Amino acid sequence: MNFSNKLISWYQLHKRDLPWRHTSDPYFIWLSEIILQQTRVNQGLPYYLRFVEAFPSVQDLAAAPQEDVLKLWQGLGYYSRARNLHTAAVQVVDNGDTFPNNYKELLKLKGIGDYTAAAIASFAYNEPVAVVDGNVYRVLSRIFGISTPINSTDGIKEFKKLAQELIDPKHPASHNQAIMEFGAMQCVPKNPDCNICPFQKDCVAFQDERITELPVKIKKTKVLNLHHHYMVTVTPSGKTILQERPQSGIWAGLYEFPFVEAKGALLPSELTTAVDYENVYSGVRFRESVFNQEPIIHKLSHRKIHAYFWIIHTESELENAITIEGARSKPLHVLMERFMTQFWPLKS
DNA sequence: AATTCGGGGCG
DNA sequence: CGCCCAGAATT
Repeated sequence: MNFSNKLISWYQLHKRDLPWRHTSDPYFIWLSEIILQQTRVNQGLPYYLRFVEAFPSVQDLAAAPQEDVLKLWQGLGYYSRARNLHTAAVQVVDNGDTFPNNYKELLKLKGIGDYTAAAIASFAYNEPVAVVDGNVYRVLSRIFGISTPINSTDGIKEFKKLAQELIDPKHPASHNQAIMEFGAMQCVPKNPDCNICPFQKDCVAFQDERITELPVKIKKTKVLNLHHHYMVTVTPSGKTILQERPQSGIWAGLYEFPFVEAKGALLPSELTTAVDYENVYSGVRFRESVFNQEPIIHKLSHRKIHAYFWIIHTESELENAITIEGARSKPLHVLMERFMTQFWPLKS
């Protein structure tokens, strides 16, 4: 039995029952693939179900305000995926409601790269293009004993070529599903159970006892420490002020309290010096106190945010203040959502 | 060719 | 605490 047949046989026995495996509709497949980029199935699954419910067709998605899409994406991270998803939906509708039906055309859609184009093309149209995701890198590097770094230019080229040579042109969809599922369920990153692996005899890494060494990845983790002092405005009627993040960079397009960046903790006097209060509160009198003496730590893959929340009670109403319900209905990043849940508990 | 985009789960 | 996840866009 060749590589692909073996893989597909394993897949038939061990595949998980996932909703996007019951459809060949490119829209639903596309949706699932975008949601699952750099995201575990268990984390993405509830989002997929909610998106299908809220936007049953690409036309529904295109017609929605981008803010609605971001709100539904809230908490999933990598928010440019949601923005690009919406942009691409509009692209499709503008193109006469025609969804691209091949790898090359799929690549033209915003947010669809090499992997996603191959996934949709193979799953929906049975085009024989190999997917190469994190699972595929791991499976191939181990079975074939390849130590080229998977995130180097050479590695990307080498693994893509090998993956394409291995794909069964008769069963592109099953093959691609199978190799990824195999990586996710059997050839896992840590402590794979090689004793029940159908490729044990073929696997170079297992024979050479190099499972823990493969795949090789060049690591570059620079974590930047940031200190954010958020200003939680509370007006006499209980309204507050949010501002939208810039359209680029981290948390683009999401909402949060206005904040100032500092080098660490601040005294109230230092805060009032750092903030252009006149601009925010336009002459209105206020008093402020810090909500948390110790910073709330919010960790991201490349940032560690030390967050301080200053509760600022104003003596009069403000023009640009919105209700708490209004604030909570905006798309928020997890740090914001967590604070609001703690500060303004939902009353049932 | 590198860096930048989140958040959560696991050992 | 570091690594990884159905990667893509930007610099």
